[in-house]
This record gives sequence, C-alpha cells and structure tokens, in this order.
Amino acid sequence: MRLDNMLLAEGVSGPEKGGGSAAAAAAAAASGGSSDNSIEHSDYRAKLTQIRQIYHTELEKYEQACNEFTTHVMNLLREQSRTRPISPKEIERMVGIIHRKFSSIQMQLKQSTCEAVMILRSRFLDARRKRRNFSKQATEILNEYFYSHLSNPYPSEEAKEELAKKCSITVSQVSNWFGNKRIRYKKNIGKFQEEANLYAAKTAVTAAHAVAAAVQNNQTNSPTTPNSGSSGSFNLPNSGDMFMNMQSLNGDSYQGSQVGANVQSQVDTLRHVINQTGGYNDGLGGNSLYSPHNLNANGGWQDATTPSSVTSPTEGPGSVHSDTSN
DNA sequence: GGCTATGATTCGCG
DNA sequence: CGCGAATCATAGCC
Repeated sequence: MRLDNMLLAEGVSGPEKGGGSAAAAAAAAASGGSSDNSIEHSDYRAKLTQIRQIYHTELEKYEQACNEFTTHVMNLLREQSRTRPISPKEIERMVGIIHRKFSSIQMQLKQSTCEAVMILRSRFLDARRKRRNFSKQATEILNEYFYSHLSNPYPSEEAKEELAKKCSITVSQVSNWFGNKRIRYKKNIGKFQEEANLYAAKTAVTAAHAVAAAVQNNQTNSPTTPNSGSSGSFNLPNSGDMFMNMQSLNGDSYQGSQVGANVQSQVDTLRHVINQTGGYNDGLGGNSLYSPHNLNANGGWQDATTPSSVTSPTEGPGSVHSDTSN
C-alpha cells in the first residue's frame, strides 16, 4: 500500500545496500533539486542509509521471529496431536493468525520508518532550516553593486550570474538578496544611510575619477534644472541611458562609450559621497538636491507609496548625522 | 532568553 | 516570470 510505495520511493525498502545508495541518491536528487550542495546531500544520504539499515535489520528480525514462532507453535500442535486429534484446518488457522499479527507489527515498523524519513526530509530539505549568512566578502560585493546601482538596483540576469559567481552563491540567492535588500532599504532608508555612504565612498574611489568629469559636465551644463541632477526618477525615463542600458555586465566594466550609461548610477555614488562630506545634510529645508529625502519624494523605485506605517522612528532620512569628518 | 539581522519562502499582482 | 510585501525561521549578538 502507500507506505510501501513511499519507502520504495525513498530507497528505504527495495534494493539492498548495493543499489540502495543509488536509489537514495536518486531520491535525494529528485526531491532536493539540482546537485547544488553536495555536502547537505551526502549528509542526508548518510542519515537515510542509517534509517534504511535499521529498517532492514528490524524487518529481518521480525521475519525470523515470525518463523521461529510459527515452527514453535507447530511443534506444540504436533505434540498435542498425540493426545487429541488436530485437523489441518486448525493448524492453518493458527499459522494465519500468527502471520497476521506479525504483518501488523511490520506495518508499524514501516510507518515509523516513514515518519523518520519525513522528519529527515523536513530537516534537510527545508532550506530555511539551514540558513547560513553569506560570507562577509559576499555581502560586501553585493552591497557594492547595490549601492553603486542605487538608481536601478535590478541586476540583469547576466549581472546576477556574475555576482553569484563572485560571491560563490546561486543566482536565486542573488535574486533573494536583492529582493530583500530593496525592500528593506526602502522601508528604512535612514537605517541604511551609513552603509550607503560607506559603499558609495568605496566604489567612488574606483569610479569617481572615471566619471567625475562627465557628471560635473552634466551638472554645470544644466544648473537650472536641479531635479535632473537629483535623478530621483530612475524608474522611468532616464531617457538617455535607457537605450544604452549596459550598466550591468560587471558593474564597472566601462569601455569608453559606456561612460554615459554609467553616469546615472555614478550620480548616486557621488550623491552619497557628497552627503558624506557633509555638504547637503541640512538640506531638509526642501531644496536639497541630494538628500535622500528628496530622492524619496520624487518617486524613484523606492517611491514609498505607503507611508502609513513607516513613519521612520528614527530621524528622517534627511537628517543624516554625517560625522562631519572633514 | 530576548532581540535584531538576514536568508528563504509564499502569495498576489501585472 | 519577476517583483514587492509579508512572513517564516534561523543566526548571531547582548
């Protein structure tokens, strides 16, 4: 019945140890997915093997006991047959009773084995149980990308792969990370300000000089439209660089012509840097070009359409307590 | 032990 | 299908 099927599927019953491990591996692979983490799987397999061994030894024991008991009863009946007549029917009936009893015991064994397997599966296959924080290096790389693409923190499939490779995590983990990051950043920009500054400064070191000229040009050329500088509306137009959109690839592989494409993101970087240098932190007044507050206001990707519960418990994101280090 | 940070999952939406 | 939002469950810190 069903128990049998399940045990067979899990590689517990069925072929013995020789092919058993293969069956177990197949089961693990089938349920777990790809050959992602061999460590987990080998662990899982080991545990499964253990269960299988217990199951088989118990099963054997029961069978043996059943046989012994049957022969014992038979002997008893034979002895009794000397004193009273015993029909073959009666013997058959006795044997039947014994077998039924033992098979019900076997049933219980199977059931408990199934339970054990289920627990094992939930323990090992539920990824949430084995959550591990990414390495410091990995989060650093991810953060670098995130903050240097703050205007559009949606890495392309290629970029995700690249990041995944760099961080030695899977692409879906990268997606998860960015999903979490975006939402958590948006939820409380103030909390991430420090981090943003940190990474912005870090990337700025490498990127700023490459783009600074371009940005300055951009700004000096259009002093009348500060909003264009604020670049808040990343989600939309971005007109220019949308067409060239090549900001992905490696995040910082710019070949001459790409500079334009990267300007947008670099503006973010610079904004943070400027912020850090304490230039505009008092901009709360309203015309602060680069305050994240402003950024928030003009509907970027983090356009918080639901200000309801946010009401930043901390000070507003605008009040960046820049450590006035300069 | 409670708290926060964080990775993963789930669900609804377009 | 990718994303946002809510949620779960563990890690790590005090």
